[in-house]
Amino acid sequence: MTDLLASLNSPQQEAVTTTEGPLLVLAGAGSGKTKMLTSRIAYLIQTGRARAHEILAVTFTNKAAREMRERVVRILDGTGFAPYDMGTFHSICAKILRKEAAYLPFTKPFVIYDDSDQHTLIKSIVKAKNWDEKLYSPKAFQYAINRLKCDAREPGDPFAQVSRMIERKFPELWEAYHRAMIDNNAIDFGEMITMTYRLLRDHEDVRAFYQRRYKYILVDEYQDTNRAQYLLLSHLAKPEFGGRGNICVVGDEDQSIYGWRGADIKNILDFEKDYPSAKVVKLEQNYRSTQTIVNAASHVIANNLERKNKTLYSRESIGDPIIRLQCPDDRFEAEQVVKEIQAQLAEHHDLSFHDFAILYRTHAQSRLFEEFLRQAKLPYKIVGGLRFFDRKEIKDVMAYLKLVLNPDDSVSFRRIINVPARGIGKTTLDKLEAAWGQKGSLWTFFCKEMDQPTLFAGKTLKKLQQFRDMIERWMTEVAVMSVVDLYHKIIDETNYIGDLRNEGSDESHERIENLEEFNTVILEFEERTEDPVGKLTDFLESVSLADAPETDGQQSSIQLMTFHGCKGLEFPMVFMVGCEEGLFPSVKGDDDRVIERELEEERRLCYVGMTRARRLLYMSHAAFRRVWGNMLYQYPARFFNEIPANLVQVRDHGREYSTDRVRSI
DNA sequence: ACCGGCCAGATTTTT
DNA sequence: TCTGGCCGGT
Repeated sequence: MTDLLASLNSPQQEAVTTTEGPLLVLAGAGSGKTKMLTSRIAYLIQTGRARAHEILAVTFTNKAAREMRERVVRILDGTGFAPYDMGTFHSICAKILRKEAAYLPFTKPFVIYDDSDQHTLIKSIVKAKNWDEKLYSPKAFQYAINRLKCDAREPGDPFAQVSRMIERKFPELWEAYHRAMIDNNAIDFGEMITMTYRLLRDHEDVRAFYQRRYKYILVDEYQDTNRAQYLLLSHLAKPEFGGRGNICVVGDEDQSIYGWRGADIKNILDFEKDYPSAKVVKLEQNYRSTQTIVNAASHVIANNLERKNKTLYSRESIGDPIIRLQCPDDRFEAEQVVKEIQAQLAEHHDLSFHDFAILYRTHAQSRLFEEFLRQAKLPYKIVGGLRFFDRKEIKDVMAYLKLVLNPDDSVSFRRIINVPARGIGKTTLDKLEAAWGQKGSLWTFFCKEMDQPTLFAGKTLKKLQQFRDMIERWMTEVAVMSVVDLYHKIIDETNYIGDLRNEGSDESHERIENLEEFNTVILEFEERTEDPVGKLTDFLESVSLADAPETDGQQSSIQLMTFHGCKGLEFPMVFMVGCEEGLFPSVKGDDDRVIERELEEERRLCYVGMTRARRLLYMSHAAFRRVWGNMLYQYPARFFNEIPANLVQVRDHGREYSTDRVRSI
C-alpha cells in the first residue's frame, strides 16, 4: 500500500485516497492520469473498500480499458481481482441490456448495427416511402437521429438541430426507423446508451440494483461524454436518484475534441454545480514533454474561454525550440518533412521509425507524405482510415453470422442474399420487399412466401428456398457449434473464399488475407471463452464493439494519423502538418457563435497535437496547397501567433512554388 | 449479371 | 482532382 502511494505525487495521492463522495480530477496532458486511475482502483480493492464487482470503470475506447485492466492487474499482483465491469460505455450498456432483456422490447438476442448498417436501413426506409433521396438524404437523417440520441431524445420529442431540408419528413422517418430497429431486433450505438438510461430512469428496482452493486464509479475522458451518457451516470450515481454519490470523473476540458459528435464540454465544466459536494483535484505536472513544448501548448490553449483554470507545467529539460517549417507548397512540405525525419534519424541513433509521428487534420493529406516516404524507402503506417471491421468481406461474413443469430435482421439479409452471387437479382429482391412493405420481420415474411409461394416460381423460387434452407440449417446448428466451426461452414458452403481466389486480383488477395485475420479474431475469442459452443451472441457483440485487431509483429514504422487519432498517444518526434487557416483550424459556417465554438475546439485539437511530442515538435505550413484540384493561397494558422516567439525557430523555405511544381504547371 | 460512364461529394469518427 | 455509388446499356 505504501508502495502504491509512494510512487505518486501529492495531487495524485489525493485523487487516489479521496474515495468517498464526488470527485473531479482535472488531468492535464501527460500528467499521469492513467497511473492515478489504476492506482485508485487498486487502492479501493486493496483497502477492502470494494470488491471486483463493486467497481464500475468506464472508458471511451477498448484500448484504454484493456490498458487500464492490465495495469490494475500488475499493481494488484495477485492480491485481488481487477474490476469485472471495466470497459467502454457501450460494452457496459450491452451487458446491462442483455441482463435486463425482460424489460426491453427485444424478443430474441439483439444485434448491434454500426453506422453503415444504420445507413442502409435508413436508405431502405426512404426508398420504401418513395421519397426523393436527393431531397431527403439518408445521410442527413442519420446524422440528425444520432445527434438527437446523443442528447437522449426519443421519437416524438421536440427537436431543434435538424436541417431545414429534412425537417418536415423527419418525425415520420424517425418513427419508422425506430419501429424498424425493433422489428429487426437491432440496436444502434446511440440507442445502447439511451435505452440503458431509460431503463434505469423508469425502473426503480433495476436502478436500485445497479446503485447497490456499483459502490464506486470511475469515468475516464469525462470531457467527451454526451448528454445521454451524463444522464446515465447521473441515474447510477446521484444521491437525488438514490445513488451513493461515489463518482470519480477524470478528464481535461482542453482535450475535448468530439463536440461535433455530441460530446458536451459542459459536463466537465459544470461538474461542481452538478455535485455541490464535489472535491476537485488538479493534476498539473506534465511528465511527458520538454518545458518548451508544454509552455507553447499552454500559451495556445490559454486563448480559449471555455475552460477551467489550470496550468500545466513541466520539470523536464527546457529542450529544443519548436521548429516552424514555412513551405512554398504542399509537395515541398511533404518532401521537407521526410528530409527532416531522415536527418533526425541520422543524427540520433537512439531513435527508430516508430518514434516519429506525422499528424494532419484530414486523411486526404496523407497521400503526399506516403508518396515521399515510399520514395525515401522509409517504413510508415497509416493509423485510422478504413477500419478492419468496416471492410466489405468482414461485413459480409459478419452479416451471415448476424443473420443466423437473428434472422429478423433485414439489413444483413439484404446484404448477403446474393453474396456471393447465387442468381438472386435486384428484381427478385425488389419484388419481395414491395410485397413485404416494411411491416414486421422480413425473414418471417420471406419464410411464409417460401412455404406457400405466390410471388416466385421456377428457378428463382428454388434458389430462394435453397438460401432459406441453408440459413435455417445453420440456425439449428448454431447452438451446438463453436463460432469457428460455423464460420468455416459458412465460408465453405457459400464458396466465399473460393470465389475470391477465382478472381485472382490483388484486391481479392487482400480480402482473403483479411478473412484469415478474421479467423484469428474468432480463435482469439474462443481462447478467452470458457465453453465456446453456442457463444455466437457474445462473439458478435465483442466484434461489433471492438476496435481494430492488434497488428503485432510488424516492423517499426513512422506513424501517420489525424489529430483526432493521436489522442492518448505520445512520440518523441512529432510533425504537425498543414497548419493553415481553413485547413487547420478548419472552421466553416456563418454564425459567429458557432464559429467561435468551433474555433475553440480546433484550438483544443492543436493543444492535443502539440502535447503528444516528448522531445521535438515541428509545425509546418505551405503557402500554396492543392485542394480539390485548385491551387489555393494559404495563410499560416493563427496558432502560430499564439506561441511566444522565443519558443520557436522559423525555417523559411520561401513562398514561391517549388521548382518542380513550376515546371509541371 | 456485369461493365462503364456520369455525377455528387469531399473534416474529424473513441463505439 | 479523385473516389465511390448508381443507373443504364449490353
